[in-house]
Amino acid sequence: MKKTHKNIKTKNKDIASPKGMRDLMNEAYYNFQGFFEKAQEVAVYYGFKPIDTPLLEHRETFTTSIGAGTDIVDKEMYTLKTKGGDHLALRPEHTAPLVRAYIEHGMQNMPQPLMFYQYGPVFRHDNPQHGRYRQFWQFDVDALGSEKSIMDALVIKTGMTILEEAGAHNLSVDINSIGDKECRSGYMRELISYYRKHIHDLGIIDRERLKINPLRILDSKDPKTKEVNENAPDSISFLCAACKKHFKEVLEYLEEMNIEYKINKNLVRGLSYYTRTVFEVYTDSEEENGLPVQIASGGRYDYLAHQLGSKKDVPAVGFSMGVDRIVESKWYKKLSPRIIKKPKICFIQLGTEAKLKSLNIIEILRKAHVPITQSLSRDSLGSQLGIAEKLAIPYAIIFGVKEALENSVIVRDMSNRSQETVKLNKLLEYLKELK
RNA sequence: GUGCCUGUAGUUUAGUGGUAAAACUUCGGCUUGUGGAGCCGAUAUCGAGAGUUCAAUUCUCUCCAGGCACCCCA
Repeated sequence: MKKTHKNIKTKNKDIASPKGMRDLMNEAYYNFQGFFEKAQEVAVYYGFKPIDTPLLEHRETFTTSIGAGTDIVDKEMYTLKTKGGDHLALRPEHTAPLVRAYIEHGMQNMPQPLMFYQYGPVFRHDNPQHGRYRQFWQFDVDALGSEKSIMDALVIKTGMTILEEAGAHNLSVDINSIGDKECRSGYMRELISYYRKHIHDLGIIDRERLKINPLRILDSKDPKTKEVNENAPDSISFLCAACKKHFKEVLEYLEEMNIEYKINKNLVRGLSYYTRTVFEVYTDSEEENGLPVQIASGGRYDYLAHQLGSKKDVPAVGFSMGVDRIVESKWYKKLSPRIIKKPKICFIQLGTEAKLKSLNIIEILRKAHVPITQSLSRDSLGSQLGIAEKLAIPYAIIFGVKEALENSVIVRDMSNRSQETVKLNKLLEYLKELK
């Protein structure tokens, strides 16, 4: 079942995958690929366009956006210094690079909003666990350049649809609004003064947090702090009229789309660039009585562009999901990729004359986009059929000396062992019928 | 970053203070026009390093990796 250890099989222990990073192949590869294709398809239908940003960015892109005082920046970021002296970082998330690209390419001058999806590996130097890796994959949808509440709804809807298409059900959405700069300062004052009053009832870590990032105290897991949080001022009651309206509209859209949500007043998110809407999506734990697993999250980040040097604010909202956790969950549909196809046919050859011509047959299939696997390195029919069976390939094409002379092949259905001789010029037609 | 548990062939497991056994897999050979049967053979410096010891895979320590919990998060 589950491996409880991993030993290095190479002679040189330094030549092994780094901690928390793994190779994707076989089923795992197809599972990821299938998800990416489906997610892209959904995103495209909702009007999002693809973008790919570099794995490396200037360190400042993250330190000024995600913010000092956050664990991602302070503890988990992979940084490096180039030979030229630049300080770069492996991206720990997709949002800041996207906004950086938006600014860099002057996208403010295009019709707004701009809607992008992106996916790829992100890196966080955390301690690995099940469903937690140092290199993991996120799929993001973002809408930049509009502060309208319907964009929040659109982004959430798109993200939720992707999750549902991947097989998710019974997802729970926690949502909250943490306001904008109008209302946040008043709220923060109130919150800080409240915590100061109760500082002796807070957990030790949370007393530290009060100095650096007081909002984070709200989602503390410390039981003492949780008690204090019971009566802490909540951001929603401090929302200014505009934020209140915005939040109310977002909720209305969600209700209209039958997306069930739960307002969570303690939800603040670990990245400091969020404004107004924030949300997190959970799925039930795989374990008997484990905690729910967070598989997606996001929110609005109206000031991020400004922090990254944009002259004007670019209101934006995004949804990002953890692909590893989706693909490893028990409800995942195991979407099969369509571009990188799993072979359904095993090509079997028999005898010298047939072997000689077999690459030509494979080329015919390739031109017709029929993916195959083959056993050219083998000669015996029995062993080749055995391989086809072991790899669970549904059909076999048998090409022997007799067939080579007659310009035909035998198509064998591996499930019921029935087979039929098909002329080469009829083969493609015949194969189409099979599906 | 902290704590606990784990680490024997590709996989799953035996085993012992005197350098390791089995099954399956894989590869090679014999066989060979229909699901690989059968037979023969090959594959482990017992996660790495150090220490204790006449002797360590087996004891101790350190490190590494994996799992779990915390922190945090996807």
